Amino acid sequence: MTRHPELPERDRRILSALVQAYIEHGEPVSSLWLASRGFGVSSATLRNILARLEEQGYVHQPHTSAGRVPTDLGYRLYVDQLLSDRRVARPAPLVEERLRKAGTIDEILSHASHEISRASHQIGFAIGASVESTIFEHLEFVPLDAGKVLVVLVSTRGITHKVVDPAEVYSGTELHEAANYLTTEFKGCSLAAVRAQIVERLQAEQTLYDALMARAFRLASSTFEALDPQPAIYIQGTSLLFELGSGEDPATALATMKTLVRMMEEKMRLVQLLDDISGAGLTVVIGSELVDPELQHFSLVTSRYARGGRIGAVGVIGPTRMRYLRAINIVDSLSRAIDRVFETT
Amino acid sequence: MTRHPELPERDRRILSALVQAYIEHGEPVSSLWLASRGFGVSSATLRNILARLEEQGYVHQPHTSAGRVPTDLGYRLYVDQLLSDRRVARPAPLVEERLRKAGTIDEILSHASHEISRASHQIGFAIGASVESTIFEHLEFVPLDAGKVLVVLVSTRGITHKVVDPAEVYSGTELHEAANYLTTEFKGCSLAAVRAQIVERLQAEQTLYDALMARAFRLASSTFEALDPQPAIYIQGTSLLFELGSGEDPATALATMKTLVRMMEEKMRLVQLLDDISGAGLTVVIGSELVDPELQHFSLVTSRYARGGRIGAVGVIGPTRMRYLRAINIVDSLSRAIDRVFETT
DNA sequence: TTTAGCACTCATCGCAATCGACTGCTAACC
DNA sequence: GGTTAGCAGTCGATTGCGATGAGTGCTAAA
Repeated sequence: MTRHPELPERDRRILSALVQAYIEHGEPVSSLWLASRGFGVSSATLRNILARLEEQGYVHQPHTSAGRVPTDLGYRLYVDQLLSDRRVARPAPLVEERLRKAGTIDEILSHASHEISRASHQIGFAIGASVESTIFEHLEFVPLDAGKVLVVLVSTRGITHKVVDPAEVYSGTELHEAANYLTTEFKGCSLAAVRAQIVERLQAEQTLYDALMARAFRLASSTFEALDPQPAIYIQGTSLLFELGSGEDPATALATMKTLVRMMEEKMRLVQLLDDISGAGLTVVIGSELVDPELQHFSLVTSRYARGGRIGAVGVIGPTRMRYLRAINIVDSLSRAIDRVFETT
Repeated sequence: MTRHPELPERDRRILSALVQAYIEHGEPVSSLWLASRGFGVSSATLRNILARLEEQGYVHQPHTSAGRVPTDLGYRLYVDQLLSDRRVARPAPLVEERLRKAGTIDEILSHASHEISRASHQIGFAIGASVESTIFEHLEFVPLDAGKVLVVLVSTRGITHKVVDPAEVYSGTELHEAANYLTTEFKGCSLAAVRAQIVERLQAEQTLYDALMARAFRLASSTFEALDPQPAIYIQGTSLLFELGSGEDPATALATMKTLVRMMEEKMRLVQLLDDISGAGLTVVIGSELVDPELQHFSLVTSRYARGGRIGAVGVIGPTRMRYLRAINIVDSLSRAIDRVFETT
C-alpha cells in the first residue's frame, strides 16, 4: 500500500507533520513553525524541502508570503501512510451491544450512522441494500376497516408496510391463505425477482389454475409494483454542519453548509456516489478524486460490510481537512461491528 | 380584531406600506421612497409621521442617517390588519386531492408539511396527535423466524410496527387469537388508556383467569411500554434555509441557519413551542412575542385542525421579515384541507 | 398642518501607508 | 552535497483618512 516510493523518508515525515498541523489548526504551515517541532533541521532547510514538495504537487501556497497547505495529493500520501501503518481498529463493544439491541435492519443502520456522526463530529451515513439484493422472507395481509388491507412485507432489509385499497373484497381467512401461499411460493427470492414473477404471472393470468391464487397475485401486485428501487440511506449529524464551518470566514462556511444541506436532500446522488466507489473494505476518497465538482472540498471515508446476506456501506463525509485518523478508526470499527451483528442474526 | 385604535388611518396606511416595502426589498425604507408611492404628501410630512411612529415603537432606525425598519410591534399591526381585512382563503382542490390520496395520517401530514414548504418558500411543518388523543383501532401479531414476533399497531395516528423477541414461545394460532382478543378488548380506547390498562392488569396478574390472556398481555406490554409520548412532527424545507439568507451578509445568514438547523434537530422544543401557542384557528406569533430568546428573529404562522378525532397543527416558520400574507393564506387553506380530508375519512 | 430648505449625521467606499509573516536566494560553512 | 544564517522581496491584512451621498431633524414660511 506504499505508493509514492520516490519520496525520501524525511520528506515524507515532514509532509505528514505539515498535514497534521494543518488539520489541527486550519492555517497555512510555515517553515519556522515546522522547525520548532524538532526535526533537527533549520527553517532554511525546511524551506528547501517545502519548495521541492510544492514542485512535486504535495503542497500549495495560497500566496507568495504565506505558509504551505496540503494539496489533495498531499492528503492522499498522508492517508496512505495512515492506512499502511494502522493497527486493526480496537473494537467498540459498547456500541456493538447497542446495535445488537436494535431490532430491524433499519434501526441498526440508523443507529450506526448516528454513532458515526457522534464519534467523528462529522456527517455520518449508513446505506442498506437495494431491492436487487434484498431477500423476501415473509408476507402478511391484515384486514382493516372498509375493505382496506394492510400489507406487511418482511425481508432482509427490514419490515415495510403499506395500506392498499383493493377493488375486490377479501375475507379474513382468504387474506391469511393468500399470504401463506405467497410466502411459501417466494421465500428466499430477491425482491426484484418476486416483482418480476408477479408481473409475469399476472400478464399470463390464464395459467393461474386457481381463483384464490389469481386474487392473491392481484393483491400482491400493488404491494410490489411501487417498491423503491433505491437502497435506504440514513444520514445523521446535520447539526454538526455549522461546527465544521466555525473558525473559517462566514462566506466559506455558508457555502459549505449550502453544499452539504443540498447533498442531504438529494440522497440519491449520495447513493450514486457510493456506488461509484468500487473499492472493497475501507476506502478514503479525497477532494478532487471525487468526480462531482461540487464536492471538490470534501472527503469521504467509507467501508463496506457484507455478512449474513446483507450488503451495504457506512461512512463519513466531511471537509478535505478532516481528522482522517479518527474517521478511519471509527468507520472501520463500526463496519466491523455491523459485520459481527449481521453474522450472528 | 382591530387593536391600536389610537393610530390615525393615514399613519396606519403608511406603516403598512413601509412594512410591505421592507418585506419586499429588505432595506430600510426612506421618507423619499414612501413619498414617491403616492400618498399625496411630501417627504417632509412623511418624516414627521415616521418620527411619531418611531416614538410609538412601530418602527426603528438602524442609525441616524438611515431609513426606517418595522419593529415587531410594527409587524404586529400590519398582520392584524391583514387578518381583519382578509377573505377566507381560496381552497386548493388540487392539494386536497393529493392529501386525500395519501393513506395514513403520517403520509397526510408529511405531504402537508411538504406542500406548505413548497408554496411558502419557508420551512413548513405539521404536527400530529399525542398518545393521549390517539385512538387504538387494531392489533396484529405476525410470527417471524426464531420465535420473534412482529407487532403491527393500527391507530388513528397511523400504522406502527415493532419486532419483539418474547421470552416465551407462541404458536401461530395463539398469536392470532391473542391479537383478536386484545383488539376487541381495547378498540376505541386511547393509546394512553390501553397502556395504563395493560400495566394495571399485569401487576394484578392473578385476576387473569385465562392463561391465554395472561400471555397475550405479556406480549402486548412490550409493545405499549415504549410508545413515544410525544406527537409526531414533520418538517420540510431544510434546503430552503440558505435561500432565506441570500442577499443578507454572510455572517447573519450563517447565524440564521445555525439557529434553524438546531431547531430542526430539537424537534421536541418546537412541539413545546406549539403547545404554548394556545390560540385556536390561525395564529401569527412575531419575533419577540415568542418566549424563546433564540427565536427573536423568527415568526410563526400556525393553524390548528381538529376533525374526525384527530387534532394537531400545521404552520410555517421563517424570519420576522416574511411574506405574511402569502404564509397566512397557505397555512389557512392547508389546515382547512386537512380538516376536510379528516372529516370524510 | 404642510412644505421647502438647509445643516448635520453617519455608513460606505476608495486609497495610501504601514505592518509583519513568510519566502526565495545567495554565500558561507561543515 | 547538504545545511545554515542573513537579507531582500512579496503580498495579504490592518489602519487611517477624506470624499461621497443617502437620509434625517429642524426651522421658518406658506
